[in-house]
Amino acid sequence: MDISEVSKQTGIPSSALRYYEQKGLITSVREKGERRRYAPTVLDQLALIALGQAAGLALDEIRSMLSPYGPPNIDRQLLAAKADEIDALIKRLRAMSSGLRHAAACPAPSHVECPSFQKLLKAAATGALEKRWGKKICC
Amino acid sequence: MDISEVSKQTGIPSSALRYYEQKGLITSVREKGERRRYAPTVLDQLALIALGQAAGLALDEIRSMLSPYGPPNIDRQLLAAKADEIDALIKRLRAMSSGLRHAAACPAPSHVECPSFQKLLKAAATGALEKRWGKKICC
DNA sequence: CCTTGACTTGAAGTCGACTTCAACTTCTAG
DNA sequence: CTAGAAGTTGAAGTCGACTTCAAGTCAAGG
Repeated sequence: MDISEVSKQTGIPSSALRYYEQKGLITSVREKGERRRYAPTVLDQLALIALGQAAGLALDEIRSMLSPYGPPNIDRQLLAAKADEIDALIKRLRAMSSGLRHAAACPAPSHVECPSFQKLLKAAATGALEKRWGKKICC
Repeated sequence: MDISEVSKQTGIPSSALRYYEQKGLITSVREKGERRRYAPTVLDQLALIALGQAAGLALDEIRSMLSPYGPPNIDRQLLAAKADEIDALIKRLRAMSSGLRHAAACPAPSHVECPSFQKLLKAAATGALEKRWGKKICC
């Protein structure tokens, strides 16, 4: 497959594909000429990359899971750790959501007077959300 | 209060405080000389900023909620919308977490052979997570 | 043969929320 | 009075994941 084919099938722009290759996440061959050709397995790898990104992994972390050839060697510990991170994030997000929802519905003339809102404020101020909620997951 | 006082009380570095002021999120006065002095209400405003950030609002969005003086005028619609966004995110995250957890525990020799993992891959590949989960919330 | 469109490269730009820097001014304690 | 700590400014740097650009190469169709 050539780059545009892969791009079409995955929806990933060719610029991103080149970037992934440059970063060592995928590989290509140059059969004739200087144009890239991809093995069909690249699609699986790209799916794995998408998954890793969705899980909040950085590209560098994902690379370590993609062995050059053969099946990916997945770091189960890392996955479990990421799952824990995500769960923690979910917990905080649930609090945020209900807090926001209350604030949106709160009939108090000014939110400064609303106890729930005060609580929310305090939670946010207290760094209950750590440093902008973790920074590792997300972004 | 001077800038270092505010910084100490909130944990927000003075550089960030100047940045917020430059962005129009907070205000200060220069009583004598050119040094900033902050009214105590700035603490509330900073708490609100922290809250907004935790909710995934951009600083520019937060600014519109902080009226120059007096109580903040909160956009209830925006809050509700953000809560919806967060709920959607939570939904996706829950799927990710359980998927990851399964993948971490999965006894299959290679994840390529594990149906759950395949499902995860497909979900990630299908853009079920939109463009890197929304981009508005988070970051 | 020649045009056109797809591909190649390395380098530079983007986004948001800050941080860091250099150069300077000002406040405070001794 | 003076040293040094703390404050001021605008400009530039940072991070990650890309995108965009300029300039050049190449392959297929007419």
